[in-house]
Amino acid sequence: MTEPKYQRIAATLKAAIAEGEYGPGDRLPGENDLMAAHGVARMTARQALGVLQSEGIAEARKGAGVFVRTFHPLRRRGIQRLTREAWGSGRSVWSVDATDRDVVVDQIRVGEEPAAEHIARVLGLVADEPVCVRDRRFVLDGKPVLLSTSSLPAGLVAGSPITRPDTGPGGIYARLAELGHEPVHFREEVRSRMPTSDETARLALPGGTPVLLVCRTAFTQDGSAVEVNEMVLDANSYILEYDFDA
Amino acid sequence: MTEPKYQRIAATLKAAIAEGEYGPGDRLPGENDLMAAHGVARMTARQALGVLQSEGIAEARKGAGVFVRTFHPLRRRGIQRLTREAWGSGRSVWSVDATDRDVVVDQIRVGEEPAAEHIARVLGLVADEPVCVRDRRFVLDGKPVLLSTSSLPAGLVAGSPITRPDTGPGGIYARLAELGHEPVHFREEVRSRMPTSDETARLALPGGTPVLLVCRTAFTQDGSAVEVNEMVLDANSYILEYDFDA
DNA sequence: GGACGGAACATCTCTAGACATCTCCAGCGA
DNA sequence: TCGCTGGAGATGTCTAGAGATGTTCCGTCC
Repeated sequence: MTEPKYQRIAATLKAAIAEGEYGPGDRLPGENDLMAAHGVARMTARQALGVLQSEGIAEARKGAGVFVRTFHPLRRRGIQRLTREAWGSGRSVWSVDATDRDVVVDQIRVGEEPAAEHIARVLGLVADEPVCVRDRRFVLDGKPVLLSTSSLPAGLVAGSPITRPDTGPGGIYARLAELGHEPVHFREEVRSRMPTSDETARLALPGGTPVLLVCRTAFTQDGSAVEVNEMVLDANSYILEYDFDA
Repeated sequence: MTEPKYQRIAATLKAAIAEGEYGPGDRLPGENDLMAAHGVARMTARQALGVLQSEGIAEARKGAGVFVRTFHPLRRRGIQRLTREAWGSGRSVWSVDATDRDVVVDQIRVGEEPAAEHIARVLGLVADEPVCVRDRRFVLDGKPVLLSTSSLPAGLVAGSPITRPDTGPGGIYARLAELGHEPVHFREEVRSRMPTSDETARLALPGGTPVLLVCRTAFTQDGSAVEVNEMVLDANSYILEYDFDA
């Protein structure tokens, strides 16, 4: 019935943060402070701090202390980036940094692979048929924020710049159009979950940070899919925006 | 340099799950099993199991054991639900249950409150000006999956069915249209983070489950916002889908 | 056949201490 | 002034045990 000690301690810390006693980036009371203040064992104090870390409220830096996390999201416009319309005004609920900071490609790997089962199904291929895979990592101010894996039917893009790291002006969609497979319709599917250990490493994620999964499928006029792009986003770095008319 | 024991143990468990040795819903080796198998202390075995839980791979049921989690997402179409267009075909990347199971309202609270600062800014109100708030919880098969908090300028909707629990056919958008404030444009902003303890309680979330935050703003023809709907979704229960043309 | 009780077993909470490893900063030396 | 080196202090990992609490299941009793 009674609340465990570690939850009570965690609650007091959360309350103090909510009160503004500790702001973003500030150092929280550490294990030793909590042991003294609440008269508990080290493991109990650790458990309390662990609650805040697993909720993404705080972040421990080994040897330094436990600090309140910050939230500086990027805004990613899912639709305007692929059309050129502009609805323009209308304030946003979340405050945005005025400057659209620039995200740049950090790592890139282009190659040909047998298609995974779920990719082959969408692209209308038989399993293990080759696909052109473009695997990229994007960084913002040195911090990786996005992993993107794009798959296209290998037979469709063979010999085109799509199979090379630099696809030229307009990117792969412009090249697809030149090949007679212009994408005219897109579908984005969005999920969220905790990262795998591989994603944690590649995105340098602190504990308690989920990832957003965005899977975009590009369709041509005849309704066939020509590209599947699976993206993994640091949830702490992104707001996805979708604007559309009724 | 050497990997901690608890991570090694966690890795073996993950590998066993990936190998199919343990399927969704199966019981994993418990604390006592891991202590005996790897010759470690109880807290170390707990730490290993904690890794899988915080990654959302496993779920502990007190007194029963630790079990592999399942993933049965609902598909929420962000655009088609608000328009009537249908692109129709085109396979999805994630397998979907054929039946569109039905989500029903479980709790509802309608009232008038002073507007929060970020709501007032979007709706073009001064701070603390009253807004009509519709707070709802949706359940699927008895499990809560979605919290929705809709805010509208109180002056705009006073006396209309919007201020009552049952808004009638077509919902609040049909009522807004009748009042001369038909929404013609929508914006959805999507984020993800770990849940607050309040959200954990209201959605009955197991550990290691993030939430998706969807904030929808409805605009009328003249570009003014008439509704802000802040939704909290169990990330383990939802796939958000956005379909649009280039 | 059904209800109840209890034992076995599971996770959860917490203690007290040990050693490892990393960070930060002050002080020293070139 | 610059750079290196300690050392203090912080978190990370791990042990060995104890009691609390919830679940499961089987045998007994009605």
